[in-house]
Amino acid sequence: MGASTDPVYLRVLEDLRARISEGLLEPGARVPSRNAIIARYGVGETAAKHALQVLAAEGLIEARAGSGSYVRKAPVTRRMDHDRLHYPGSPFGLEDPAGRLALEYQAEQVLPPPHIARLLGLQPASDPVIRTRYLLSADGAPIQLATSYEPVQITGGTAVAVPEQGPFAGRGVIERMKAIGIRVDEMTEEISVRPSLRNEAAVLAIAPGAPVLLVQRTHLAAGTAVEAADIVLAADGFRLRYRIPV
Amino acid sequence: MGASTDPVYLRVLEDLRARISEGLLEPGARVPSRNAIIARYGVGETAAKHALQVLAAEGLIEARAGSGSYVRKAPVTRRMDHDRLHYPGSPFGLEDPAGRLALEYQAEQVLPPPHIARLLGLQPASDPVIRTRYLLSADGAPIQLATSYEPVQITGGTAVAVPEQGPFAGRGVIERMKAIGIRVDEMTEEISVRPSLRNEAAVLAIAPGAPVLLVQRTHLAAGTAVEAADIVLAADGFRLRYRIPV
DNA sequence: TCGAATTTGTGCGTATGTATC
DNA sequence: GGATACATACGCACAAATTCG
Repeated sequence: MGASTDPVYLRVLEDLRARISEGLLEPGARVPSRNAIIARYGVGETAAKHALQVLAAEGLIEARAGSGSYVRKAPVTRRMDHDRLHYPGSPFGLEDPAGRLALEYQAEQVLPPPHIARLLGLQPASDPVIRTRYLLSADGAPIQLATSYEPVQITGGTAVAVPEQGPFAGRGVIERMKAIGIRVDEMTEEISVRPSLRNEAAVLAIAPGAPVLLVQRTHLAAGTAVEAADIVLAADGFRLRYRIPV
Repeated sequence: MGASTDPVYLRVLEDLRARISEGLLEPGARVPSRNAIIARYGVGETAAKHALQVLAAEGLIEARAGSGSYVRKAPVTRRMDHDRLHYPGSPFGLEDPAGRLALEYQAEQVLPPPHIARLLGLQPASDPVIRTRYLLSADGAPIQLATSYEPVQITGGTAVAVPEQGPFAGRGVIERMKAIGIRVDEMTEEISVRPSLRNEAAVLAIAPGAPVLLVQRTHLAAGTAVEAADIVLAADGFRLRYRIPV
């Protein structure tokens, strides 16, 4: 008989969400506390808790223990720009207006993981690659993990065999390949989202399982992949921008 | 004194998450129920409940009332290709090899929301736009929500005022603008990730709060934005591919 | 066909720890 | 230190959906 009732917490949730999107609750404003919700809406603690929790999961509010919950300001997002790539000093397309970026790296010759071998057209068991791991930090805080793979078949024995060593260190894939007579004419990026792995979460200072953006980039010369890279970024701190001439 | 103990639910959560990513729990397999978790891990009901809830929010499992929780099958990832855009019949760059896509739309004249007004350089209170809402489905399952905005200032009174009506229906922004003498010469896309809103989650058949990819696309002519669109996709079902000539 | 058992979803209250003010 | 607020945790209860004998 009783009309099929909506869950109690939904009433609270939708009211708060509406007030946030309409601007009645401005960014930075305090959201009613659990006890305030209990009193105001006449619900139990569970419903109040749940409503606040969902709002936090949606990214609309931010809860600070001991203080309260606050409407989230538009997060400071960094932009990765992909119209002009790899100009010196700005690795992986990232803006660096104030010169606060720092790059650590570590290169090693290894056998490629399966998905990289496939991209580069290599035999996983017999065709080694130079793997370079990058950790990019801004103001001391790590913001991006990147792992680049280049076939030893291509660069082995040349002056550019190790990306960050030699005369072309830090100049980017395109210039380095050019130096050994390979003309990179195409780049592809595939973007996907997945929950962060434990070690990624630790390095990027995000919650384990929080989504990360995965950019799988390849550089191609005449249809053949000459470099592949996995780039991992915290999903909530980045916007990727592509500017495409028509 | 006491070592700062990790939350109990995290132990459960991370164990289950690890077993899912390692493949010990295969897609479609049943995840331990609340009661099973309580018995197996020796935790309380709250912790068991919370762990399952977080897994569901991450999109790793799917809970069915009365039945159980199951590892989510790796969704068939679709590719959005952004090298050749908007050829007729394949809106929003999506591949449609077998012709299974269906598009619904609904156009309306409205005042633009703030972020769109900013992108298009309009006064939110006085410059109307044509808003077209698209719902793209494949095999009957909704996969993409898109909302396109075009200033009435630009297209008002012309044959292309409403995107999906008139002689250029379904031909894409670039061709339609060309028909009224506007030459679109640049496109930008900004990609970000955020938790799904409730209505988005309902339409896209994903868990509320599960991450979605948000593509904010603009078409520009001589540096001025002539169209802006918000495109929302389930993050775990898509890879966006960009092919960039060097 | 029916009903019992199981499982999730939602809801209640309460308690403790810890961070903030 | 005290008051407040959130995070985590316990237990219990009932409705609705599903499963299965």
